[in-house]
Amino acid sequence: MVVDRDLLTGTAVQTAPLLLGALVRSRIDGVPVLARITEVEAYEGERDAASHAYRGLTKRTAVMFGEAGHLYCYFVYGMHWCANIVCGEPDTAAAVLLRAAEIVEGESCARSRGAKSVPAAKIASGPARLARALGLSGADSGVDLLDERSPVQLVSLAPPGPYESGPRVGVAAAAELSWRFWLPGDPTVSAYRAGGRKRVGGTRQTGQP
DNA sequence: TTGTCGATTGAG
DNA sequence: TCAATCGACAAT
Repeated sequence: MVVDRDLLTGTAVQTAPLLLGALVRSRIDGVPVLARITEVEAYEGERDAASHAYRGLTKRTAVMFGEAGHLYCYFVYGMHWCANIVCGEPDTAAAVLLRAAEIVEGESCARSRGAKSVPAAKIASGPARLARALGLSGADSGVDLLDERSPVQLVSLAPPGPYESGPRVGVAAAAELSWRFWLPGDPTVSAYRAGGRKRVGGTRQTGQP
């Protein structure tokens, strides 16, 4: 095991910036794709109104209540998969959403999964595109990213470096929290979009951060 | 069992 | 700006 699991047992907010620059490798169709994480978001489990784990343990969120270092994949909007790395102590349900990455190796394979004519920086820019580029889906939810035999692995962490933070993207609940972290100036970092639908005090919230 | 809604994306 | 599209979960 290359990455020490103990490094992932802090809160999601503590762990999220540690994952910036980390390398994730998948071998979903036999072809390796290596990605360097450039943008993440922290979700703190039962105490975070924006977390899937906010309403407690369910069949879908069970992985998040387990051991740190496992992969949590979920299906949204009827068509997209998104990938998280579970962190924190067991039962805290903390997790870090992988929002963007740079494809370091296996670009042609990543492109073949549906990003055929976009700039290289866009292949894994956005959580659903990142999961798609790595070939991740519900079939991979729960795998141990720190096990060398897994089809998806957290290969290494990067030395701590500068990062920026701001509000989470597309999140309506707890929108004031700056729990999104990214590498400054990286071209793969996704665009900000305010969360929709929910309101505070009956007034629509404007979109600028 | 039914209805609502989403940690998004890509097209118009 | 909006449709696509379906599983999870809350409300019947």
